[in-house]
Amino acid sequence: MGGKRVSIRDVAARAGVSTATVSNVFSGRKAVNDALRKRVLQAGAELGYSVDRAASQLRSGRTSVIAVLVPDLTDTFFATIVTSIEARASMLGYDVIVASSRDDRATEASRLKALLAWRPAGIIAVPCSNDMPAALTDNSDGLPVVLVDRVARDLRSVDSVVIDNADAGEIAARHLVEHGHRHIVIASSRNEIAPIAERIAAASRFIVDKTGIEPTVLEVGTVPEQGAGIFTKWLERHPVPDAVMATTNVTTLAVLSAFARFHIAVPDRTSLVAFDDDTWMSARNTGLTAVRQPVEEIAEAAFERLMFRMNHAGDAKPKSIVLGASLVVRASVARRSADPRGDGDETDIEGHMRTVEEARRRAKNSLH
Amino acid sequence: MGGKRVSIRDVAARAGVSTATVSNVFSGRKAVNDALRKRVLQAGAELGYSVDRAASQLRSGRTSVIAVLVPDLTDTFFATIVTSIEARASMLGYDVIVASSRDDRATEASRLKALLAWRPAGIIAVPCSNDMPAALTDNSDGLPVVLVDRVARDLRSVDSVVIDNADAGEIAARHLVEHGHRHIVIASSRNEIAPIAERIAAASRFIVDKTGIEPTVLEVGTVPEQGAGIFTKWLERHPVPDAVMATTNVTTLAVLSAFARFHIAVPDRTSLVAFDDDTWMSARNTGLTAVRQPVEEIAEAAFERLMFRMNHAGDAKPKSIVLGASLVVRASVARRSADPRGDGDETDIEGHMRTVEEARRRAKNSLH
DNA sequence: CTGAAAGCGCTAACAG
DNA sequence: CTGTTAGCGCTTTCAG
Repeated sequence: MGGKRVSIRDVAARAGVSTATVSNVFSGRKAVNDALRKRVLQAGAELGYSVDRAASQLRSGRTSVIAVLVPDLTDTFFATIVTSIEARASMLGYDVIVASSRDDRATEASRLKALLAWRPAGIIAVPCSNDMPAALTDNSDGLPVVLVDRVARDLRSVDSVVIDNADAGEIAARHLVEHGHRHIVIASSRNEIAPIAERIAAASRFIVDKTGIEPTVLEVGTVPEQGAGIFTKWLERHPVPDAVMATTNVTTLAVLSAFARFHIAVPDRTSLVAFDDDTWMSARNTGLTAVRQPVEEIAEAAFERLMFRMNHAGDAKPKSIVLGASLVVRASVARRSADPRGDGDETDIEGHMRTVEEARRRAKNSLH
Repeated sequence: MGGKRVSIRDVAARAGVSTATVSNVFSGRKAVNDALRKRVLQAGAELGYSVDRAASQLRSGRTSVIAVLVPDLTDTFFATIVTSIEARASMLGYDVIVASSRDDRATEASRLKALLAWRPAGIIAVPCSNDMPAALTDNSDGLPVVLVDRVARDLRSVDSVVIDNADAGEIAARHLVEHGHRHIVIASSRNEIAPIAERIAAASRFIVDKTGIEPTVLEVGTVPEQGAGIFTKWLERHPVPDAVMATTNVTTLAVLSAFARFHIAVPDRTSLVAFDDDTWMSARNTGLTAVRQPVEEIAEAAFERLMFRMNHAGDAKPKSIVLGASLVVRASVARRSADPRGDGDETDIEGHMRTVEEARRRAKNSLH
């Protein structure tokens, strides 16, 4: 039940030295005679002293906080990034303060203000929209900022780390098309999110080019359960597509949940390209073929870039680091023989309709 | 490229008031004339002022940091808890600083020291071992502490939030036994972790009581990939059990991954009770029957208790809050007809051996 | 209700 | 190499 906190003065008194010496011992910024050093350390240990970071930061102006803002810590993609940053930061003596914007701009703004109030040494943020969060736009005091993932292509005013989203989309689309799939649904989280938009655009372009058939883009949001509901509803009214392409790990989950409700078998009944390479995706009898983002590398790049910024204030132009995605081929995409009904032709509407009916029937049988 | 940070003095000057008034306006601790208030707010906005939390904390002694320590942010169970705490904390004006111990006691100690250096208002920790982390044992200055999850049954010296692990274990065991399963493998993460030990003990006791057959307890660790490897190895040398009972979400993943490698079908070939109720567990054609921990409630209870502690320093005895777990029945446990070979009898070793051979054969066929 | 002044715990600058 | 002293930005008496 606490006596007063022990301060640098207590240690100084006990060791019979000045506070400055104690400070030097603990910060290591100035050499201290070894005998004294030991005495100070000893005294510190006996009293259970540890330097107060708030005070230290206030006085020195040097700060040891790195702020991290993500839309949702529960999403493994973001959680992995945060974990990685925290590990790297702590190794260099920084502490990480996290905040989640819950994918909401207002929350984001307010959390960001709170983070900034700690005068962090730098901030790594996954914005919930594509723009620079407002609180960061007027970055008049040169706070090092690195944006990750949700960054519009043309936003070149800050350092950023993204993946080649167009390529990621195309990789998935190509795999599907090459396996003979024609009627493809792209499961989007929210179309206005830049990386999602880019994945979709590239995939659509590729699919239309090769097959002449426009894929269906369905927004299912960023919450798995809701997404499952939305996709389920869609499946009730539409034929089961040849294949589905997910654009995030959450959309993957949503799609799979909906499939489960109708007992739609992957890849027998329909194929799926997942997004992100979460552990659970391979812990199944038919492992999920997935577009893999190099999460660890993303975190590393973001952290490195932040460090760079912290050491080279305003010089150096903002840099947009783009990492590659890759396809992990497993078993969720089947080869589909060319459709004899003639791809992209209006006449195939009949085939479509037939499947619609079938889907309806199945829906009725399966749901409750 | 930053001019000096704007301080309370700048705002005071601009508004033509004293710094004390500005402080009162921003902290809201003392009423300020409305006209003045507006002027101050205005000036603050124009200058982009925000109070420096480090300075504020230093002077006032009041602190707005809540420290959170978990073994691994990547584990959805912990990530969910952190998310929930962060949301609640931020609503009350607290900021969360997180650290991950990477399941290592040395790391834990050092991260804890770093957290404590911020003089947090309180700390919520999931220890990596069962004991009170050393840095917290000598809690002479009455820092509010709430321990979560990895807390030994008899550790009554601190507030803690756990689930009824014995019950959780028994629930799973009963479900399996009632469905006619006899040869059961319990997938442990690490046996020395208190909650795991309790789950296993209760499950084993129940299984032995009812069937006379001792379950096999297999430690697979806390990393999914490694766990998969370990369980895979085990499967190569042993018959496929009637059922597997997982004790964490990671062990669930490990088991499933190993099953996938051998194409062991759940529940046709063997049954599985999963642990934790992650989204992916239901996003499958055969949804996983799972023991569900009330994660959200755990986080809430921990946070509430921390708040309580923060407001009632040393009074009130430490409390151990125990929440219940429940079984979510889905489709991964099949009914197995009673074994005609006689349960628990030595003679059933023959049947066993036969299966070993079969497993070996399958393993050879499936691997690479 | 507002202002002046002191000082939280620490580190920077400078003197010794 | 060590000590003295001032003061980071803020909040808090305490006068007015």
